[in-house]
Amino acid sequence: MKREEKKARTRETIAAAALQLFAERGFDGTTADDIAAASGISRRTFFRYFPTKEDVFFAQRQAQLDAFRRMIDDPLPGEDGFGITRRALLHLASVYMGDRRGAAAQQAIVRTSRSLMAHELQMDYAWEEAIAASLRRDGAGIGLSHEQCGWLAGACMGMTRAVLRQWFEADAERDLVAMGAVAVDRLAGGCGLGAGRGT
Amino acid sequence: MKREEKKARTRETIAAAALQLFAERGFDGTTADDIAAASGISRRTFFRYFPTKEDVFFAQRQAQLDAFRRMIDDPLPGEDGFGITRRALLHLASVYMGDRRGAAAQQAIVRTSRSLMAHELQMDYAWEEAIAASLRRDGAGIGLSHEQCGWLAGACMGMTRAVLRQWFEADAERDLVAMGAVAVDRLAGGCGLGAGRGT
DNA sequence: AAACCTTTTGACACTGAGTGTCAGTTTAGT
DNA sequence: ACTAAACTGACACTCAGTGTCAAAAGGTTT
Repeated sequence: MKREEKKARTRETIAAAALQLFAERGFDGTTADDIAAASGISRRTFFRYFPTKEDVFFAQRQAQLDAFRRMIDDPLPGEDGFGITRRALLHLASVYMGDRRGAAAQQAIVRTSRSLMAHELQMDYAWEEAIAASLRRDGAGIGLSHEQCGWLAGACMGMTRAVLRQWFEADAERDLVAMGAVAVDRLAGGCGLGAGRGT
Repeated sequence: MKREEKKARTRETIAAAALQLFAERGFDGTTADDIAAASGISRRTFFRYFPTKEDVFFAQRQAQLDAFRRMIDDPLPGEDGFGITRRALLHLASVYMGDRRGAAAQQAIVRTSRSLMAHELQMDYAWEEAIAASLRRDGAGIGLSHEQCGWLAGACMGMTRAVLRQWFEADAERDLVAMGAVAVDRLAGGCGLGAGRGT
């Protein structure tokens, strides 16, 4: 029991030190050596706790994703796949809203590094897969085929990313939960393109 | 004029050699030294032509994206932003269909490397921005706000990615153009979630 | 508490991407 | 042919990430 505890504490120490350094010097301006030194461990040990520098940065979001995955297997009574997705996304929105300044600061760091942006995109894709799994779990109940669930999850996540981006562009000052609710309902009910379909 | 020509030829040589090697040994199994040697240039010169190894791989797709961007500024008579997008995506689908084997082989290489997948995602995001720009160019004509164009482009690209993935999962044997047409029309007309909207 | 086994850690060496610099070569314009 | 500009190769350097192995904790048994 002692071992696990110590590992968890070390992990926490590393993450805190790293985030601090990233905020001060930027992501690319912080080397693994810096983080290791600031955490009082060797560089080699750092890479044993986190496979890449990017993983330290996204550890928190990874935990959020894991929470969503667990949520899928434990729906509210009478809730379908789309309901879960909606609830998860809006919950996430409220988490962001609860720490606007922190969220904006994190995003500012992401923008400074190509590799961080790439990693973020990859995490979004993991979300997309989780959403698709959620929809598929009771897809028949909602009347969606396996394929349609895939499309929809892709569209849903694409839209979510866009909304989030707009929120950040407006300095995280608007009501993200409201924005998300409008967008997700719009996606569900029709995208408002009926009038514009050319060809 | 001679300079440009030679540079273009060198670039072509490098790309061909690199793609060959990637196919043989995988992306991560090919070093920049290998590519340079196979192209008859120095490693340093390689990095002058392509800023990263990933960029060699995606040079072709980059060109396709550039073509789409040019397309935006030169619409067919009477075509709106959504029409352009639809035309571009279906055109791209037909390009892929014209070389199924090649497309599938490329995708197989992408799957072998985390960094390639990340780069691909980033290119998709560039597409998304281009689509958003296209929709916004005459957004008023279609009746969409600036924000809605952003959402829609995100959803559109997310769905496109999902469709493409399904096509690859079915070994590129289905009719991608038809799949794309169904999906894009579905997105335009409504996502079929009306029945399932919980909460 | 001593002996014992397992996990964790640090030190060292190595590969490979990407960059700065600079001197030598090629090319375009006159 | 002469000169200024662009291009190239060679070399050295930083940094991420990995393999290996011996030392050090940590936990268990007698």
